This record gives sequence, structure tokens and C-alpha cells, in this order.
Amino acid sequence: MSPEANPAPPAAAPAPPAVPGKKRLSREIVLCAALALVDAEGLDALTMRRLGQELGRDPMGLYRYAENRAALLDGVSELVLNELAIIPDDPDWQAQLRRIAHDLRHLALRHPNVVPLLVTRPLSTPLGLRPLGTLRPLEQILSLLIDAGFGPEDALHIYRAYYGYLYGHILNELQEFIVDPDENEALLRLGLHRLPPKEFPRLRALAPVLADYDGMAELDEGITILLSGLAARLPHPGAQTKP
Amino acid sequence: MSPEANPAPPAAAPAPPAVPGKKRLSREIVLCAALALVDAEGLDALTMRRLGQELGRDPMGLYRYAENRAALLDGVSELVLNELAIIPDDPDWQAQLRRIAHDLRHLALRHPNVVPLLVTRPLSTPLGLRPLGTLRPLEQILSLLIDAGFGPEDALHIYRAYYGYLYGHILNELQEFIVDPDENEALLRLGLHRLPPKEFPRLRALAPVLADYDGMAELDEGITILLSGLAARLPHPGAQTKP
DNA sequence: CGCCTAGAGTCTACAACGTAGAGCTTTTGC
DNA sequence: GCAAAAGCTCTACGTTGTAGACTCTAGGCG
Repeated sequence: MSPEANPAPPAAAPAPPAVPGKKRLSREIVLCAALALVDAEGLDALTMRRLGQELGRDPMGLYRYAENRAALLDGVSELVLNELAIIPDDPDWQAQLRRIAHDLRHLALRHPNVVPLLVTRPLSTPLGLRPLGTLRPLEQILSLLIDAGFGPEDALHIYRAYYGYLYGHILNELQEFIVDPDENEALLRLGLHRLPPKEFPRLRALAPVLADYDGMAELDEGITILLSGLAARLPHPGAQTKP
Repeated sequence: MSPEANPAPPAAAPAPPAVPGKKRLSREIVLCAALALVDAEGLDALTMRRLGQELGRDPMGLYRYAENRAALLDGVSELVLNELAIIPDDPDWQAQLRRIAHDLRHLALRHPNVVPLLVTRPLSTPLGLRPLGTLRPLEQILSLLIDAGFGPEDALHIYRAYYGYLYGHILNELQEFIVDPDENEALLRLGLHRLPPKEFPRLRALAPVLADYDGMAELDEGITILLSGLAARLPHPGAQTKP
């Protein structure tokens, strides 16, 4: 299997053909259509046949751009992760990590249906074999931390705690989020009402609090806690952080 | 749809029939077989037909005990969560949370194939409508925290940060874990070797560290950080924690 | 003792899925 | 202008989830 990078050697002009209805496909077009479909109708709607129909093509043609459905899912997840731009400009690593956290959160809110892929797909692929786009954030954050003065090994640990919490928070928030915020509260109350009061007193009492949930604030608070904990307990000259 | 609790009213003796090969099914038997199958061969192996075969029954019979395949997955995930016993004996809430964290980690390691379900299934079901077994840990931990002196709202926040980090860590660790630890290092090196050195210098350099990963230690450290951060910054009389 | 009504279990059938393989058509390189 | 390659389509097969009708078994009641 060839690497997925577009082969640069020949000058490959897209060269749109005469027929107006059908232009040439490309991996990018396919993946974008797939992402759009998932965003609009959920993961289950992403079938080869459906995607083919969406593109006005025979489903079989898709196999030219993704080896199989699983690879297509990986492609979608990579595509989404590529939306996360990590620009290592800010020298303050804490501020940077905080910003990335919020960026990732927004990414998740923009593509809630893809989140299960993001957290789940890597489980089926050993680290070394993942698509490059998936590994890039890892590399960049390691770089960020090491540049900030941490040892490589510590950087790895920090990365893990950080991304661990991040993913966890996103999963939490998306559970709250679900469909329609208007209907949300009613549905929530209705659902909680179903719980046996004897067994779930706390949960039932928290219904109003559960209904309005500020994910952004909660994330920020969590990150603050994590960062302060990390900065304090790691062997660090303490030059760069502003106390 | 009737509640899934076994109807107590008539004295329902299981009453094994004459034929030795086939006893009466039950939701519990079905779910246990499903879990066993998932543990042994992964989520994809859990098809209605396969499960039927495993039980020596016609696949259609399963629909008596789970409305459809999705409900069956929910059942499996609930079954696993029920393995997590939360016994509110220890008065030290921090110690308790730490213990639960390790318990949950062990649970995940025991059923790695179910973890995607655990983190993903709730996304498709609004909180109020989830199976009771899924909500019980939430209720119990809330209870634990409130009994320890936190306000209900704070308890909820703590729960979220805590479970967020926990789930994140588990996902992280399972990515490391994958299949076979022996083959792991070789595969890892091989995989990392594929990365373009210019673009991924940090990651490549960390290969040896990546290879041996102590999930238990890392979890414990993370929890420590989180707990200290939480205990410090929450409006709390400070009577119960031992400083 | 025998019928009779549930419910448990089975059989058959169907639409939709992923994908192999052969064939057709357009584009590309010389 | 032509051969080769690449893009695309068609047909076909095995597998999946599940609806609906059927059969069988267990137990209550005369």
C-alpha cells in the first residue's frame, strides 16, 4: 500500500473534463463529503452506497480513495484533526495549552458526531501506524513543552494527563449537549423523573443544575487545576511561568 | 416497554425443562454471553447470528431480551459498569475516589473491547434515559462527595472533572496497551521509524519511553494532581481532609 | 384429564450493507 | 495518434439486522 501523500513527481493538474455535472474526484473531495455527511446525519449514515450517491458516483469508485470503510473513517477523523492548528508562537506554555484546549473543544462542538471516532479509532491502530495528521498534535505539543523547558519524558507525561483530561471533558460535555438545547431541559426533567427517588435523590435534586451547563467554563477551570498541579510538581527551573 | 427489572409478582421459578441441552434463556444469560463474546473477539464479533449460535438458539429469539442490537450493546455496557462496586465505607473522600479510579481502570483492562462502548454509548442517549446501572456510579459519587461536605453543585463539578480525567486516562492507556506487549515494542519502533524524522523528531526520540508505560502509576499521579487541585480551590471547611 | 391461551423459540424472507472482479471510459505519456 | 494507465461503473456474492408468520411448550382452569 502506497503512502497516502499525493505523489508529487508529475505535475498533476486536476484537469476538469468537459461534462459539467461530473468533475474528477479526489481523496480530499471524498473525505470532505464524508465529513459533511457525518456532521449532518451521524456516523451510521456514512455508508459507501450513501456516500457514492451523495457524490453522484458509483459506490465502488470510492475504493480508489479509501481502502475500505474503516480507512474512510480514519480519513474523516484525520481531516477533522487537521482543523486544529497549533501555532507555536506564544512563549507561555500554559497559555498555549489553554488555548489549544479551547480550540479542541470548539472542534468537538463543531463535529460532535466525529468525536466517537476521535476517541475510539486510535484504539484499533497501534501508535506508530496511525495517520500522520493524527500524530501531529502529539508531536507539536511535545515540542511546545520541551521548548518550555521540560524534559522529554516529563513532556510525555504532561501530554498524557492533558489530553486525557481534554478528551474526558469533551465526552462529558457532549453527553450534556445532545440534540436540541430547548428540548433538553424538558427531556432531562422527564428522564430524571423516571428515576426511583429513593435510589437517586442527589441526581434528581440536581436537575436544574444539570440543565444549564457551561462547558467552556468547566473546561477552563479543569485546565487551570491541571496546569497548576503540573507546574508545581515537576522539576522545573521555574523561570518561564508567571506565578 | 416494561422496566427491565424482573417482575417479582408471580413466584417465577426458572423451571428447567426436560431436554438437557437447552435451558430457558434470560436477559442475564444473553448479556453475559454477549459480554464474553466481546471480550474474546471484539465488538464486531457481536452479531445477532453469532450470539444466537453461541447460545445454541435461533438469532431471532434474542429480540425477546434486547429490543435490537443497539440495546444489546447498551446492555453489555451496563453489565460491565455493574462490576464496579462502590462501597461508601471509607470516610476519606480522596482515598475513596482514588480507589474507585483504580477499580475503574482494572475494569477497563479486564474488558478493553467494551471501553469504546462505555465512552461512546452515552453520547447517543440523553442522560435521563440511560439504563439505571449506568447512572448509579454518578449518584453514588455525588453522594460520597456531598457526605464529605461539598455542596451539591460543587460535587457535580468535581464529579465531572474526575470522571473526565478518568475516562481520558483509560483511553490513553488502552491505546498504549493494544494487543501483545512483546510484539508491542518492535511494532512501535517499526511504526515510529516510518515517521519523517524532520517532522517528528520528538516522537521518534521518545520511542524507548513510549515502549514501557506504567498506566497505574500515571493514573495515580494524575489523580493526585487533580485531587490536590480540587481540595485546595473549593469552598470547603477543610475539616475532613488530612493535609 | 384435556383443552386453551401466552409466551418462548423458530423459520422464512427482505432490504441494505461492504466489497471482489470484470468491464468500460477517460486521461495521460510518449 | 496510440498504448498504457487510471478513473469509474456494473454485476454479483456473502453477511448483516430485523419484520412477520409459524410452531412448540408450559401452565391455569374447567
